Amino acid sequence: MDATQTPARRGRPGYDRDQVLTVAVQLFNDQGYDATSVADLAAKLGVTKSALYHHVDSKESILQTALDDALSSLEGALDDAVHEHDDAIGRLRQVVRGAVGVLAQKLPQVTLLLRVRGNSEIERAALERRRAFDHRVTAIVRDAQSEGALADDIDAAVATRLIFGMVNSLTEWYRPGGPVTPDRLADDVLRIALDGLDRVPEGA
Amino acid sequence: MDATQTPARRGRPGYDRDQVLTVAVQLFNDQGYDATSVADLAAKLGVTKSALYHHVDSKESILQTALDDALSSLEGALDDAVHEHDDAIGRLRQVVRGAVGVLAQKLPQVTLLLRVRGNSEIERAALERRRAFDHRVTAIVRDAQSEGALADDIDAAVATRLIFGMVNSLTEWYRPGGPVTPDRLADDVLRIALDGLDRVPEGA
DNA sequence: GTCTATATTAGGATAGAC
DNA sequence: GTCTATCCTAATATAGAC
Repeated sequence: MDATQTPARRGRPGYDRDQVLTVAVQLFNDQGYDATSVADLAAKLGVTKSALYHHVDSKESILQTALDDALSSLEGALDDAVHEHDDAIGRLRQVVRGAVGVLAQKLPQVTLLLRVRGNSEIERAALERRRAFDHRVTAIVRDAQSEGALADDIDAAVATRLIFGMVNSLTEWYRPGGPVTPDRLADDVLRIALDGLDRVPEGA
Repeated sequence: MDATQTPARRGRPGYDRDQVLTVAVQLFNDQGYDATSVADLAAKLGVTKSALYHHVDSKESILQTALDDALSSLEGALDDAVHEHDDAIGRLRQVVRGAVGVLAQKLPQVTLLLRVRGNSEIERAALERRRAFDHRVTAIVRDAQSEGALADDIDAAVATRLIFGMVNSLTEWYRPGGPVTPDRLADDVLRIALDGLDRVPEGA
């Protein structure tokens, strides 16, 4: 699962499947999936197209693998949040933390997932899983409103989408190894979503 | 600028440039710019590829036009906000309202803009203008923190990105004519960003 | 404003040798 | 695990008639 760190290239490259997948997903994110040709990927790896097809069945199978990875991780984080907390507000906090964590840990795969538009059966299936995830989170937000823990003058679906709008936008600029840690980011998202930025909370 | 409403197709379609651009940008958003071929666009319009090239110079010139439209509108909204308010917090509120308004009014063009990855000179120029916009807004957020109107325990750049993460995520689900109005959306974004969702503000 | 026909290049993918 | 050579399709774009 960690391929970039072990190139071990002497003379001929000599890649394994994971290395190919890692570079492919990076390239898909840099240029867009559709704008990236198999020739581009081969060039980036320094091998021919034929060599690539020794490792993967098709361009789409690379996409499939990455999307499954991202979705399974996000679904797992949601499951964990539900199991670890009995109150909806606790579950919401935890699912935001979990999603930010997954996003940080599997940034390339999640980035790819968030850009899928439904151009193939594989993409449509991924969108369907995303929708199911969103619905489960929306239900948690609605529960938190019923509990009295969250303001209910904003529609639960709208609130959920705006909160995850913040979370998902992290793929646009968060880079691992940068100055901001994932934990701090999750704190900031929850801080804005729950407390807001107006003044300092302990001020006055 | 409003083409979809006047098809007036009798026998042969008979399109003008604006109609072609409108349909093109819609299709680019549905399928992705790179995944959309000129043949797809021609099929959608019910004409041949050659007929299309009578209206536009190239596929990229369509993109160029749409991106310019979106960027000019956003920059205009920012200029307006700065001119209409002297305090940074007022400017921030207004630029969020303005950006949501532009997003709602020019949803296709803004959606296209937000998906650009820098695959060509045109795309890179658009990204550069976006960055300049972001920097100007970040400066406003920083000023609002200095004014004491905004909490300063979150980095201004991070706060700006998260707020605009919410705003920009509207392209993923907001559709004109739906149940939620743009004004209400801007209120919700500002409400979350400034006051937060924790409890009801006037509660207890 | 649209058509048929076509030039040209790039795309995904395979066969079979090393 | 990689190579050369190749197939076939689809891509952007143009020429010139109606």
